[in-house]
Amino acid sequence: MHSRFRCDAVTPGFLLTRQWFDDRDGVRLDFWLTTAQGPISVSIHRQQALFFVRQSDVARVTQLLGGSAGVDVKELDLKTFSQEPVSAVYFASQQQLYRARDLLAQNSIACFEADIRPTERFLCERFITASINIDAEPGEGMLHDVRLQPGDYRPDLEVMSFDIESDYQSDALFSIAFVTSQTRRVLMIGDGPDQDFIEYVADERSLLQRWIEWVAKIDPDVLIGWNVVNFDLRLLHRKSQLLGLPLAIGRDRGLPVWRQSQADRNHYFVLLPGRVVLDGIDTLRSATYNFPSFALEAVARELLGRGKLIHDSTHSDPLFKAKEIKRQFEQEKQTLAAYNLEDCQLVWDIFEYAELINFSIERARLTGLEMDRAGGSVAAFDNLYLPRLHRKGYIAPNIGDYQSELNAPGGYVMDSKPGLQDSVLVLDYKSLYPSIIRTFRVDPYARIAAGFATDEDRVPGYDGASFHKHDHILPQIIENLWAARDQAKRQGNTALSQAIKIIMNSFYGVLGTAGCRLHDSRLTSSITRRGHDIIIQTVELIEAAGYEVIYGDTDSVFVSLQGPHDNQSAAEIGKRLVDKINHYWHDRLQQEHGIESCLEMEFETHFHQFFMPTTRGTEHGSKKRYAGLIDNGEGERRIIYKGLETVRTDWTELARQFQQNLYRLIFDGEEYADYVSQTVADLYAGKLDQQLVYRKRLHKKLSEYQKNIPPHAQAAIKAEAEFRQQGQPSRYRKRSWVEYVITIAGAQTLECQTAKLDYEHIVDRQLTPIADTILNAIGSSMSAITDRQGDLF
DNA sequence: TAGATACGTGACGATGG
DNA sequence: CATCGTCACGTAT
Repeated sequence: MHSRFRCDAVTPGFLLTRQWFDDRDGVRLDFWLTTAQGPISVSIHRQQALFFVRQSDVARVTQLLGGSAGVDVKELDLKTFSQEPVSAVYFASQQQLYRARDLLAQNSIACFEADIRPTERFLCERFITASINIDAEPGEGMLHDVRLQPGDYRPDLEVMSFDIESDYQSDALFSIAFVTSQTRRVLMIGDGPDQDFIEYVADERSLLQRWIEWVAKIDPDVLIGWNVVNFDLRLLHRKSQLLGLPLAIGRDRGLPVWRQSQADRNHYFVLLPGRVVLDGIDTLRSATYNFPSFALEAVARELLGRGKLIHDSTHSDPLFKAKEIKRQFEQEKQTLAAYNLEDCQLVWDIFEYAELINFSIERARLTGLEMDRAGGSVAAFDNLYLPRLHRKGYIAPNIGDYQSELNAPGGYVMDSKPGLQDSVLVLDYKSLYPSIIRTFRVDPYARIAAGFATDEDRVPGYDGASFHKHDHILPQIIENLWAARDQAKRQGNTALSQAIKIIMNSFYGVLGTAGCRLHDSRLTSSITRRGHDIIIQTVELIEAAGYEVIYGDTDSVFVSLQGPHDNQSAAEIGKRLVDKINHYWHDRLQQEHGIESCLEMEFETHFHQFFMPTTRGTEHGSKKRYAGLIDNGEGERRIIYKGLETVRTDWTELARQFQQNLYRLIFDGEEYADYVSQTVADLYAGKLDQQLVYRKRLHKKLSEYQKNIPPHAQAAIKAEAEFRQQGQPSRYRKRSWVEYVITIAGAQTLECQTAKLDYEHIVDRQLTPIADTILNAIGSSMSAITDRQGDLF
């Protein structure tokens, strides 16, 4: 415990890290929190580990575990979903629990909830997430009789962005830079007087030593960086081992604890006692950002409009950046220092721009997950659901307990009406799946409770499921989140609003995966099939109002106004329609089931012009592919593309530009034939060679492409063969990006291109399909244009 | 250190002429 | 050499 800490009766805090240990007197839980008065660690001693067993198994359990000290079995007023009473089995250590679990498994005795970690069990059963009230006897120094309770404190976290530079060949360290709210500094190996933000150190040992000192001095709550765990911290960890210098960068000089990922042996997780380590890439992904490339250079350009000081993109040598860094270290240390520092600043600015710290705080506050946890939808659901389920008198089933032949369908995607149209409205249901869960009480527990309810108290689901109208868990959780989101929006707290949206949407997903202990396809089916009914009914209502629905996907409908409208009249129609629909559901659900409708349809978009393609080579309207023009009435005309080549990263830049230019001309009612033939002419003239690169990712190891070998894999295989021949290291592995061109000798990666570009391939496979998709809808075609052009020559 | 299904497209590679 | 089933990828929601 932090002796400097002065405690009032109740101190609001925020949980940074958690660890558990087997101690002499039981399980010990260590929590690091940050408070307005500084950081504090709290240890909870003498905890017991536990799982549940059926009471019908207790005799055998006692017999099997009977000899061991520190094992305790106690009857509880809890049941399984099959109404079997259960007992808790308590252990003095987590190791004992693991051994008992294995022993019982060998004897085919089921343990329940045996996989919940002691820290998570302790916190979630008290409804504690990340904001915690620390309740202790007032006084200086040691805290006694500490109790932790749910709180609502939002911390102001001290953040340190850091980045290392090293030799790409030898791993030798060059420098470490960091940026905090107060300090910008580069620690650089070399000699010379310190200047501005540069501090010179003699060697690797002093570099590491000095950085450790700086971390202790600044005492950040959060370390951030780019691939910071699996690159920077791992390299520093290796260095510290080689140098025999402990990497004591945790609070109270705590050491990092490393864990290897089971799924990917190259991937590690780190725990730093008292500090959170947030990787920019993982955190952006958690907040549902997506980029064609997650390289710092690319993300910074996209979000901040500026990139790194040294980058590869304009150089043919893939090692340009690495070599340049080395050259600068040898010859221009100040330039390297500026580069190193700017990388930290870019990461810092990206975190600010996307509000990633606040997002991580809010997510932790909502779910109880660690701030730096990537993914974790199932764990978040467990945290929220299990304690509430226990209060209802049930324990959770085990993963795999529910098995069924039935498969739940996904969203309903309508056949579309293809062609060009004026004025199309998009109406969509706001958070449809969460609103269905809430309205129709879709919930694992409510399904069990319905078994003991009268018809009056049941809401029907699908695939034989029904749900208790008044006794439920998940609908209540969503109702609370929904209210919190509305408030967050009113207060302009976008990070919170975003976090809530993601969590609400993840509930449907976890119920649909067998990896969740509460998985049940009758639940997901009760969500998605209800969604089908809702959309189909929505179409009927719109048609009854005299409008045509030309498309719809899951939670949306596209309404044709059959002629040009201005924004105001379009919005009036849209509002009238959604009002009608929302009232319809309110009345019908009240009458039919006696429930309050939470369904809420919104008027989302007015496309002044809209194009729905056919599927290639048919007359059938496509799905998940369209383009629409939005005109804000003040001269701003934007085209939205969905699913079309423009938004696909595996089409060439030329194809994507060509589509955008062509669609723009057609939407604007301008001449397009010349543009098409000019593009073809420029292509053959070699003017567009820079835009012919394909970019695609290997989803598997190269050796695993067996059934068929797609072009990017072919190119990579050829490149690897050349690398081997020339003694160069391998570059293409699972999840690598392949940049390649189609040449007259087939697919070749950029760095191994020897043959000439195949222009005919580009015309046939990139330009023609794109042109014909829209030209066919207006009575033209690529061949009509190029043949006419051909006749002129 | 386990959210889901639906869909379109292009290329591969087997098949049969 | 045209046809067709399948694979692979990226995307919509």
